[in-house]
Amino acid sequence: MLAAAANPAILARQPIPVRGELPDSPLAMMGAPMRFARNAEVYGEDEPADYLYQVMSGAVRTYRMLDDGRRQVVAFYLPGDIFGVEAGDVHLASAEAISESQVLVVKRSAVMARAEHERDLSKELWTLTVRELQRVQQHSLVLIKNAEERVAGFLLEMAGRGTASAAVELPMSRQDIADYLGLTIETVSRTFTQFVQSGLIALETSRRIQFRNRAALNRLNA
Amino acid sequence: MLAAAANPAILARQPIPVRGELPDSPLAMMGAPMRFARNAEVYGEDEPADYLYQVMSGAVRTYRMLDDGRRQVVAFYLPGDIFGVEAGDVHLASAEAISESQVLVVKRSAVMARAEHERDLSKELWTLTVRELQRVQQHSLVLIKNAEERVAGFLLEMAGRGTASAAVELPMSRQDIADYLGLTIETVSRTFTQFVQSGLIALETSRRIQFRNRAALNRLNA
DNA sequence: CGCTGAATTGACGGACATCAAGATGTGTGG
DNA sequence: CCACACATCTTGATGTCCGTCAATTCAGCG
Repeated sequence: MLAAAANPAILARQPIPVRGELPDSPLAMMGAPMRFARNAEVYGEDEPADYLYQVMSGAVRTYRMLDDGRRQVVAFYLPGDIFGVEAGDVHLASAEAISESQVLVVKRSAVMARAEHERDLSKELWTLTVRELQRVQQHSLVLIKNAEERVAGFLLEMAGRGTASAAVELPMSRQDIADYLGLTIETVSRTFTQFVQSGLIALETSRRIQFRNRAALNRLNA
Repeated sequence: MLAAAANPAILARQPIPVRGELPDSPLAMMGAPMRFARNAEVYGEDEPADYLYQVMSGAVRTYRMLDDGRRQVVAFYLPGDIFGVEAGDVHLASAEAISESQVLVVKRSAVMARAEHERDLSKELWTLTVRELQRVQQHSLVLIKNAEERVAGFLLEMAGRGTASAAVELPMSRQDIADYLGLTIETVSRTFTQFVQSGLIALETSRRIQFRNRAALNRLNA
């Protein structure tokens, strides 16, 4: 149904620790920033979930594979976003850098230990999990819509993050978007051109989308 | 796309407190059992989430509506299952009794207060949320599969709960199943008969399914 | 028994996947 | 700086799965 991305291992370099600005967050100062190359794996499905992560720059995708090769992208994480918080002791999804990225890596046990007596941090973690739950629930609502609605919703979702301007920069490929929306790359592409032709958006480059008629997009996002 | 269920208000009686056996759980003895008629609402989307619930008998569905009338069933809850735990202050989904049901209702504040100093209960709540997150994530994987795979997965999922015998009793209608799987009632029905014809299952009644070839179903559940 | 909602079955069409070819963009080495 | 290679994206032609519309059967219940 959906084509899997080609094995990215060739492109992936090993992550190496870097020093940079620390984001303002409950996790700051508790961990080490690491650098990940495009398509480098941050962690794999079923690996022990010993760390929490926060995107400092770049972008990260999490995904799960169906054994016939289909891929479901679970989420995209942008600068500031925390990921890897999942429930049990192991990760439910794999995580990869979409582009060259800096990620703050924090020992889970350290966070949990501090959360024991710091009510704020504890609450923050809870909120995080809850928000993630909401996000995934929202996502499963998306998957019963038609292609037009899914793509419109996706664009608005991406626009809602980052600086809300008249344009969005998409860090991910059409294949990533397709696997996120449960469509094929061709359908995503066709829907984009259809939006362009109806004057809803304009493509500065294939990765940079200008909004021309946000109201119409919102209407599709039913 | 998907037909919404007819307004069930006519069938729904007001819940009335009942006395019965309390289930063995961290919530037992903290709340009052209530009785809900078939299709009666337990709570509505966007209502304050002041209570937690545990199914004692019967079955409950949670769902969300798209404004064009399509319905997405989020989850089915069977005896023993706890529901209504969602994140914020309001419910993200509505909950209805599928059949005549007894539900244990517990004040959320009471549970939370007790969780403050009872580490076990606190941990239990966390685990519950995490498991819910896993379930929803699993569910969004389901929605990218084809009809055959979705129905096979559903049957195995239902079989995995309750007593694992050679047959499952489905408390919910075809419409519920369809809205859970993101299919139409007709497609669900056709897939059932297709499974019957290929000898994977047998229908004792339309709601009672016997497994005839579990291996083949597992294969479909890729 | 007849009424009513639930489930099944059939005929048909449409939205999206698949297969295939081209166009565009990007990094690399000469 | 150009040219080649390769990945990404777009566009077209065709097929198919599943949704829609409609009729029939089945099960439960007064």
